[in-house]
Amino acid sequence: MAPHVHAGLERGAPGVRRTRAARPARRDPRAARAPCGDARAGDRSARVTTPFAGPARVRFAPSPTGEPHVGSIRQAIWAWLYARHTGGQFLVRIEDTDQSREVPGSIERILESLRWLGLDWDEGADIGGPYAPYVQSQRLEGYHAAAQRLLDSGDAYPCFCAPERLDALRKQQQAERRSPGYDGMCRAIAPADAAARARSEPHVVRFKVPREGATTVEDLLRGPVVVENRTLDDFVILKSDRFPTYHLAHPVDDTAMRITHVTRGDEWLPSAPRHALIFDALGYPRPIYVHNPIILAPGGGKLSKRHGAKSVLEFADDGYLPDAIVNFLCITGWGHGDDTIIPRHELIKVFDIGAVSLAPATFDIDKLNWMNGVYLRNLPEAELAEHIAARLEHDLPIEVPRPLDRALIAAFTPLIRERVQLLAEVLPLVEFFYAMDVPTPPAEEFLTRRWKGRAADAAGSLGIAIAALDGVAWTSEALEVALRGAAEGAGLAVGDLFSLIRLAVTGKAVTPPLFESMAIVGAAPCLARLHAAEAALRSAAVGA
RNA sequence: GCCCCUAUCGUCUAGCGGUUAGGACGGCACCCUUUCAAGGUACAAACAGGGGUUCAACUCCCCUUGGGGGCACCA
Repeated sequence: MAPHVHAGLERGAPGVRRTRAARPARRDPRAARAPCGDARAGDRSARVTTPFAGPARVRFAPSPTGEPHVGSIRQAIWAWLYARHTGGQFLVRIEDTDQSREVPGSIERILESLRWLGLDWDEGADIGGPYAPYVQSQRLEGYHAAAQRLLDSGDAYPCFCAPERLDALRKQQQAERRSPGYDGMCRAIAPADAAARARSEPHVVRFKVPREGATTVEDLLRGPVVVENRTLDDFVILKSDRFPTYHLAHPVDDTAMRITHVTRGDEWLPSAPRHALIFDALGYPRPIYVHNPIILAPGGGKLSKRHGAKSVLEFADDGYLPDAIVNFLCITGWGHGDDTIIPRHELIKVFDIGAVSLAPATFDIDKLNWMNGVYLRNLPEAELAEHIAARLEHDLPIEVPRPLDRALIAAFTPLIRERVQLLAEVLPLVEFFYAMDVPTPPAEEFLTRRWKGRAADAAGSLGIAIAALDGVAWTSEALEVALRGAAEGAGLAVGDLFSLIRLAVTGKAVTPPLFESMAIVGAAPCLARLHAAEAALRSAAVGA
């Protein structure tokens, strides 16, 4: 039972547009003892590492029904990585055979998501390629020809059953606790009669599934998956609007496009035998199937808009980095030894589509956030500053003049680089640098911990700090020396004094390092704010 | 109801018949420290249950249970 898994590879792909130099086709020694097609059920040792079998042609084939979310994007990431790993091609095909579900604009959004992630494709809906078009609604003739061949060979038949009858049938089957499925009524119509009626009557075309026997599909990850044919019904391959269903479009297109590995969600596993049957009936070599599990929501269950199933573009808006998303999504559902942070170029080297986990993984937003922080911190400072600038251009109030002062951003970037996980967290950390006027917070905010109920002492301490600042060069080093000295001289814990100053100068209790911040803000505003705070605390002391 | 897939710390995973079951996130404690972070160190935390196979099972097989998915003129 060895489907012609390598046939697609042997055919090669003439004239394929390449966006990068072809990788040398290293011979992987493991390939010799572990050919992909021969894995046995339960014998994982035979496919510990996917053998290097030559350049793979893989595709990302989304339906234009909205923006891609993390689940489908991980699919794209894995496919892309595998294509790059083998020096093969990654293609993007749009599966728009259901006109009613189409959401305008989603194709562009899908491509935009891939571009943002840095997943480049060699052939696709927008750029064409040797097997164009890459949009299924533009490939109808191919499906019609295939359907006709199946009709001619007796592997398919026209079905004239009305939707109402099918609904009633389904209801009855459910009521009788039988498996729902087409009962094969139109199978009995003589081919000549059927063909005649088909010329004038609305109909669908159904595949004639053998009633006996079983169909085995070889899955790269699990080995053979066997399904009894009697559990399959005569499924529709061509709808009454003459559009194909996925069951027909997939074998036709993946054969036409020389796809070597079909990677898809494991919700397709139960119907994989249908596809295998079509490949066989059409005389097409079967591709290598890789069914991988979906990503679950934190509480269990399917990922939804409420639970982490944000679209990729939303992650972009929230200030995540493409590299972090790629790394994170790649390692959810797959692991590489003790490694966690694996940069893209490294992923291309080590990612193994055949070693993916078979149990569904849960989306761990905390880990993603942490990882994004790691990537942010690892960015060269100038690059980080660019990201921050772009973010701030958008986030800062309109009163702040644009374009933003790059020198200022360059000055505070090192102060916040270890304090943000998401770009969205930048604004609250730096907005006081942009405020014309930082109002003194209410006295209670100063009078916490050591200062509780001691407004007069707090005011006095601020007075000491102000005095210590007199004539000091306004650099972070000089400020620190002066203020530490002041604290020591007054017998104060540095933290106690600095917290008052921090709140007075920035209006916040949590800020980037104090002296560097003061140096950036400048002497005049700092002193003004310190005086204002001192005065406020004094009047609070009198009032109390 | 029927069918398919699946099962190691809370989460993502490593493990390929003999291990003190490893790492990461998160948690907790401590260190560093002007706040918050970042960083460092330590700790707690898992083989779902039951049968086999074997000298030996987390690893192989079966069953149960749990989880996921499918049974459309949707993909």
